[in-house]
Amino acid sequence: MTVSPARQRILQIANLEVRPGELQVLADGKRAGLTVREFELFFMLAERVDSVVQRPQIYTAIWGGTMQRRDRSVDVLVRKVRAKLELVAPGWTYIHTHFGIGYRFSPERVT
Amino acid sequence: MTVSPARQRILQIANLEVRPGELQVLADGKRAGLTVREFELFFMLAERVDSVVQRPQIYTAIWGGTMQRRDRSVDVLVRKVRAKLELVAPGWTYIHTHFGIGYRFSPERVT
DNA sequence: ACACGGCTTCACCAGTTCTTCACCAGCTCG
DNA sequence: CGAGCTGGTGAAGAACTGGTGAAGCCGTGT
Repeated sequence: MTVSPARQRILQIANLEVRPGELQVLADGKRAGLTVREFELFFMLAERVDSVVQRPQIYTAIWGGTMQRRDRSVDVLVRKVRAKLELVAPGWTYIHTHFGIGYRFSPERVT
Repeated sequence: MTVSPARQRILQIANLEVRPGELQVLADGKRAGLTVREFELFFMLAERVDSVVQRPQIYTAIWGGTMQRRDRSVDVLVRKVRAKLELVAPGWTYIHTHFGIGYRFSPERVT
C-alpha cells in the first residue's frame, strides 16, 4: 500500500485508533496485527463509516480488475479481519453484512 | 549522518543510552559498537518508538532514493544491529518485525 | 601488495500470508 | 416448506517475505 500524505492522518473511531501510515489498527491500545491486505480492506471500509460498500467495489479497490461471479476473496478477507478485531476487542462488532449487497463498517457494542 | 543540534540530545530508553552526537548506543553502560550505517538505522527507529516504520521509508532515510523490490539491504542491516544489541544486552529485544510492512522499535525484556 | 573492516549482494531456508476449494448455515422467494 | 442462492468457515497448497550465513567488493591503512 502506498503511503500518501492524505492517508497519514490518524483516525479515531469508537475504541479504535487507525494509523494509515503504519498500516496499524489499535483497539483500546492493543495492536490488531492485520496483514497488509487485511488492513487495506479494513481501511477502505473504515473510510466510509456507515456506508454499505458493494462487494465488487471492495474487490476492485484491493485487487484491481473486476470481480468474477462467485469469487470469495472478499468474504474470506472479511472473516480474517473480523477474527483479528474480535481478539483485541471482544464485545465489539465492526463489519456488518448486508446480504446480497456487501459490507458496512460501523463500530457497535454487542455484549 | 549529519549531526544536527536537534539530534544532540541524549535519549534514555529502557536500559539504553543513545548519544546522537557521538553516534553511540550504550546498553547498561556497555557500548554497542554500532557502525555509522547501523547507528542511522537504529536511531531512525528509536526516534519513533512504538511506531511501525515501513521498509521503503527506512531505505530512503538511510540510502536515499527509492527502494527496489526485493532489495534486502534493510533486512541485513537490521540483523546486524540486532546482533550487536544482543551482545551488550542479552535478554532484551528492541526491533520487532511487522511482516510485510517494516520494523518497530520497542525495548522489551524477553528472558 | 596485503590485511582489515565495513558495506552490499547472493542463495538458501523458515515462517507467514494469500488463494482457492469444499462444505455448511442462513436468507429469500415462490 | 423447499429449492436455490449467498455468505461463513476451516483447511491445504501455492506464493511470498524475512532470517541468516557467507562471499565479493571497496576504500583505507600498513
